[in-house]
Amino acid sequence: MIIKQQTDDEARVQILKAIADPARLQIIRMLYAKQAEMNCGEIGENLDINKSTVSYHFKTLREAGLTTTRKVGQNKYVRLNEALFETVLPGFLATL
Amino acid sequence: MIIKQQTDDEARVQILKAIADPARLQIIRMLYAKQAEMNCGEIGENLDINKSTVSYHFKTLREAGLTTTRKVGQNKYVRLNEALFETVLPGFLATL
DNA sequence: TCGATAGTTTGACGATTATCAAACTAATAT
DNA sequence: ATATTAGTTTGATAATCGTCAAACTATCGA
Repeated sequence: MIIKQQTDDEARVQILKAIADPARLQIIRMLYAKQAEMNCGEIGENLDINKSTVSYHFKTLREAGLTTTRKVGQNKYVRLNEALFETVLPGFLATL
Repeated sequence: MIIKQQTDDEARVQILKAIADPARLQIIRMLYAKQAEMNCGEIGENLDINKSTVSYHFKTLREAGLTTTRKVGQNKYVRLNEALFETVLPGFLATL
């Protein structure tokens, strides 16, 4: 029981850490506002940061389970995992 | 407008960072489960960490606005600011 | 007044984080 | 084939974070 809670918290903390960053919050906001998948470059342009930094943020979000990725040719499309948001942070997306 | 959003995000990130830590998540859970204020020592005991570390976590939560504090003699009682939780992370407390 | 108690602050330390440039991989287009 | 494009990985670096012990502050009780 305690073990399970610990485990849950590990995942929860990973998710919260992934969200607790200005750049990633922007990315999430963008994806949510558009209600569609966007490719990496498209998002990177709007943030005006190095593409390797964008890639790093994407990895952080993906590893926390907050996004999923679909590869088409040399592009990669990122989509929000709204279900996970609703489970861990119900209503949060709507406040952005 | 953009400025305001930036400002809001600063506060939001501070709040999310404050929550994104296992020890502080435990503290929050404890306070929420008890539905009452607890003093620092009482919380510290259950976490089994150094009292200066507990103090540090309290400061982090307080500075994010997530708790309020009331001093009575040499004790200090901590209470959750549930209203702020509801605003920034609606429903989150109930998932703990 | 003096010792005990509750909590804070400071200084140190190792660990993690955000960022960038450069090198790399994989797919595309000419 | 070769050059271009999209994204990742790999150092490197500076900044932030979590933890502890020790010194400190403030209050209480004897």
